[in-house]
Amino acid sequence: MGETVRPKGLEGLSKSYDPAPIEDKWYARWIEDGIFKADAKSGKPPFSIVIPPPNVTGSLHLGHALDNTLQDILCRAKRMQGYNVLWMPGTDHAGIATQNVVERALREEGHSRESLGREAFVKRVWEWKEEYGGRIINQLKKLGASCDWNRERFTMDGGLSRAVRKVFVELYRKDLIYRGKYLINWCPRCLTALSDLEVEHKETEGRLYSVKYAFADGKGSLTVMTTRPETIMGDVAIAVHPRDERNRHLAGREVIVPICGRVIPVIEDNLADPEFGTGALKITPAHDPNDFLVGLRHGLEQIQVMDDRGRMNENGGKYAGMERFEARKAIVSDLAEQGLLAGEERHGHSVGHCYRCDTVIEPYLSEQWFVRTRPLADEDVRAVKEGQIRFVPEQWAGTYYQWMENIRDWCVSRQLWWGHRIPAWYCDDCGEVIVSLDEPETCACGGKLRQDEDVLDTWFSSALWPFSTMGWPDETDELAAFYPTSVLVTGFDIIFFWVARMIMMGCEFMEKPPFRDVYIHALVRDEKGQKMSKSKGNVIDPLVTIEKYGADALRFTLAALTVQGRDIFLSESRIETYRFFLNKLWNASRFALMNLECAACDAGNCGEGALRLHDRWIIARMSEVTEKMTELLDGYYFGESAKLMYDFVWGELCDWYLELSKPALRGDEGPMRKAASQSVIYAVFRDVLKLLHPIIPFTTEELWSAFGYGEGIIGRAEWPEPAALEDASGVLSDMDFLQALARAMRNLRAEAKLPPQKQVPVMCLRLKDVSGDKAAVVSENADLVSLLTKVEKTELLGAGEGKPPQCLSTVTGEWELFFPVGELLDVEKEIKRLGSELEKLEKETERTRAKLSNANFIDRAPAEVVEKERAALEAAESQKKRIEENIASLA
RNA sequence: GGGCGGAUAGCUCAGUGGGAGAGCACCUGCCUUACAAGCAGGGGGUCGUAGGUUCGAAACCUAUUCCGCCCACCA
Repeated sequence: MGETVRPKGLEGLSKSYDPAPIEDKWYARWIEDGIFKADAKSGKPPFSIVIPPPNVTGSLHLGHALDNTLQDILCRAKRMQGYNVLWMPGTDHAGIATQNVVERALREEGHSRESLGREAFVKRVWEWKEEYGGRIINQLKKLGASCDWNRERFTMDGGLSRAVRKVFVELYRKDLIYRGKYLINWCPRCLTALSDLEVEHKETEGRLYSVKYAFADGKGSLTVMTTRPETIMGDVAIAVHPRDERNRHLAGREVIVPICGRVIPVIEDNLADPEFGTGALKITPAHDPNDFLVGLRHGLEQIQVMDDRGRMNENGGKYAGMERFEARKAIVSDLAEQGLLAGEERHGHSVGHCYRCDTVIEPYLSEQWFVRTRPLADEDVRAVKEGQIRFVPEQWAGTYYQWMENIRDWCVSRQLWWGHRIPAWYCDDCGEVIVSLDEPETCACGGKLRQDEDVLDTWFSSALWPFSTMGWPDETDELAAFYPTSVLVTGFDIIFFWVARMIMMGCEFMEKPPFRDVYIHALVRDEKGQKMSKSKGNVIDPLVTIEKYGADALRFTLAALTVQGRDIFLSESRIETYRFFLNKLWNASRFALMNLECAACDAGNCGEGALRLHDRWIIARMSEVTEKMTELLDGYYFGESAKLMYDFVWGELCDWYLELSKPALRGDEGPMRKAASQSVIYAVFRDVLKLLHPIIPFTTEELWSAFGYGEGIIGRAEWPEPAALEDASGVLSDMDFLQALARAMRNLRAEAKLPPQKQVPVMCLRLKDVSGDKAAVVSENADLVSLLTKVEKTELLGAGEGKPPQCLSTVTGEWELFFPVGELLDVEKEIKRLGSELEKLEKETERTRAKLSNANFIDRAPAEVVEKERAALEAAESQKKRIEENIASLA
């Protein structure tokens, strides 16, 4: 305090809140000011976040909007709190997604990726990226994201690509990456391998066919059940369980595979469930993950019957060339014709689909690269359990453990052209495999080398994001200053894809987990709780929303609806509701500015003595709110923090304080009081704007500038500190009393059906403790009570002084209020009203009495609770008595 | 099959041991010169069900029903 300021005033502030003209202006200003820039050499404490890089093909959806709003709130708050903040932005090259987008464009031009050739295709994708890849970045800016854009990264940047190769090579050297021919998930449309996570399992109605396999010795047949008869020509054995009394004796015999006529053995294996069907299971190692393992256990042949496009291959006999589901139909019909189909029933089961194109996944035998995850996983789980990483809300740690403890090797090679090419070279002459950071020229044997055609899973490079973006493997200032990052903010849907793998790579290569906290937020759904999707037509486009309501309205809504552990159900009407709040803040500010305009708000003009109860009260509340707000943001309680500010600004600052300060601002209380009110308003709005700035940066910046606070832009202002106030609790309780009194008076007026503006000459108040402080509160603030209630005079009744006749009345434990209404009094109605209050009290005292007569309660409950109950009972009893008296006096 | 979350006012949700709250919606009255995107007042809930712990349970424990989600090698 003590400074002199001249608010810029109302100029340019529209009569109601209109975000459009504000947002672009201020965003440009922030960039110009360089406020988002992190400084790796700063002496301030660091706070860092790496953005979950959106797909370069992406367009901002509500999930991004939520994720980035929350990150922005944290970053902006921390900046004001004096931290050196790095919010690292960037995009992900999104292998399959991006390749698909460009291939689609090519197809429209009558080309294909094959017709272009690899090099030209990749060039084409880069061109696409240059042209359209910045779209989502611009959309993030619209939202107000305060990333350090000078540092924008892309997972296929040179530096990041070098990090990818380095990690691959080192993992290979540590034998944590290997290559082998396994049964992997294959998308016959994308023509690539997928990791287990990239397969979406959907419950599908299929058919379960019973097929007869004749014994080779001609003596009878064996019935086997299958959902995939098209793989029958890949059968290499029939398995029965070794302890299956029904079938055990069959082991060692041979059966003839229908259609193709091959003879295969009946073997014993635990996989066969004696309870399922006939207990006999066909083994097709090249087309089923379980059968694959059985095949390995028993040294069985692997017969592939399909090609990479899901068509029957040369092993498919007469079905060769046929698409897999066509082949299924044809084979079933042929089996039926040959009398080998013993049955067919509906069968619900789970079928894997490609997470990118929704094609049914085919288990496919092929040569791929894998990361050996087990050795990495154990260490990571320990790190989390030791508390090096904290999941918020905690329950997600359980989800993480569950997956990590059952983790399987990660297939990282993809048969795509867009991505980080695997740094492995093969010598066709000697068979040597060279894995190296840089391209080797020739093989040691002198033979020519050929690089692996495949690229790495996109998630392989994003797993390195927290340190690759900071210049690793070089030892940079950024890494020293900002790694490990402070918090990762993301949705639960990518805990396995991304979070777990970042932890893996961070622990392995940086020897420290990549973040201290992981804040997992909810999914944004529509108002009915359904996932938003284009096909359902229930998508809310954040960009349209921003256009219509402003980024701040969207941000405030998302923050307000973010409660830990619950999904967000969003609808347009909710955004409207919160926009009303912005309008309220806007108008309250206009009101404040009207009254500050051209006034010197020199706090020196008003000594402590010029402050009245409501001034002290709002200062005390502001201080409490400041403390609470800081605490809530630190704990990631976004919804609670938004609500706190909403309630304070609307329910306390506007509804009470501004109303109460009107007379002083008009000058009715003299120049000292006017100056005092101005300086309080000025100070309170300063803190309110600061506290709200992380959530609604644009609006607060605009208002900050209008108020003319002297600290430059608000983003550079210092986070407020709670102020110590003498006798804050006395102030709060006095104000509580005043508010309760005002509400009671308004209630009685409403009861008497008086128009709100009609002046009432008098109400009488009888305090229980006549000589107490509250009497002084009433007399000192008589003008305010009158302002709030339009009751000209509040007459204090002395001890033993009788109330006037023909009154409406309200009785509390501490006081009685009488409203003399004369002839207007509807005696019967009033008696009825008081009677029902009496009834309510009766019930309450009943309960309290019962409690107090319970010896156990007296013995075991804490003394202060017992005391509280006693006091409550006493108060209620006297309240009852007084209501009874009032009723009696009416009758 | 394993795991997680939810069930509180018409709707959306707060509320982690001391007799249930908010916003929206609804009803009544007000254009009170910051704001009708507003102001004031009001009605509305045996906190999913059943047990248990406790002096005391919406909250803690057990079981159960329903809804949602995740994981898993369901022929």
